[in-house]
Amino acid sequence: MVRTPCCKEEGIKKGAWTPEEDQKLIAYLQLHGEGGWRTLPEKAGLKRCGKSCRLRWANYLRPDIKRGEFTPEEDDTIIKLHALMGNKWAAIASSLAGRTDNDIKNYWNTNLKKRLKQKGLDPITHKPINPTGFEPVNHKLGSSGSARLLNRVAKKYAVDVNRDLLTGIIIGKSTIIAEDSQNSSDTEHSTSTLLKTVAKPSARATSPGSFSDDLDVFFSNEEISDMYTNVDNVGLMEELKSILSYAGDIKDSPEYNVSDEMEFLDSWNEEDGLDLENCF
DNA sequence: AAGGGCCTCAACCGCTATAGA
DNA sequence: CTCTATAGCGGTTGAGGCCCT
Repeated sequence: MVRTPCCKEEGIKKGAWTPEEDQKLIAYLQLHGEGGWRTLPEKAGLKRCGKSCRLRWANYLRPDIKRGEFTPEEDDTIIKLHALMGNKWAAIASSLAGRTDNDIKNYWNTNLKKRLKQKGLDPITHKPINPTGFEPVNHKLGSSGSARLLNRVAKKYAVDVNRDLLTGIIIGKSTIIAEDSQNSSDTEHSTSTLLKTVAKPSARATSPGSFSDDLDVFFSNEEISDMYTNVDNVGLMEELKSILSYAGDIKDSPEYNVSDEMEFLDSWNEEDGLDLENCF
């Protein structure tokens, strides 16, 4: 595919935006709304490329953008989500109202990464840096392994992952969980109920396998404590691990390596003793 | 006061994903 | 199904401010 250059025209301005340019962009967007970025500069009287306009709006001018220092709660959320997702800045930003992916990325690179290092934690794996100086075992999955595992399981069972609820579970955001549970007809807040809600059957689903139906086979309500009050990502990963063991035929995929996934999950669980809450 | 190094963050670049013709 | 335009993402850059000597 031939990619069209973003700013092929001559005379396109680059660099810092002036207050006048900001005003033109704001005025245009207030009048016409977002979208049509390609043609926006000409219509708005700006000598910028559309991409630059979109970025300026999304990262700086949007009225709902939160300015100022990150709170300790935001720090904590970013660290937890980064441990789960890796450098998925846009996904992390969606859990922090008013913060942009660019903000979070910058904040991570300039502050949080250093803080983790100072605490003796690897900012990529979130594990303690090995004092022997030997490189840790390089798992293929990295820190975003759990998210990829979840996606893989969801794909296998042709379900859409409810990311908001999953995020709620992982960062312990009770409001997200409660909000979602109200949308569920199931009033019993067992782990299997929760996982069923996380993995909503997709309207596009064509696979004969049903993730939701299979869960009852593996999780009895007696065995599973109520995750509503005591949910943690280690528990969630344990359960996904069980599902993965069951879904052995996934390994037929050429890129898939079950032992790598298991090894990763085991290493994840070893982090149980790691208390990120008290790192700062 | 000067200037060199470091830090921050807005902006850019290159790429992928997606929608629609 | 293919192609193109557009949106969005993550990595990187560089201007400007700050701090230290």
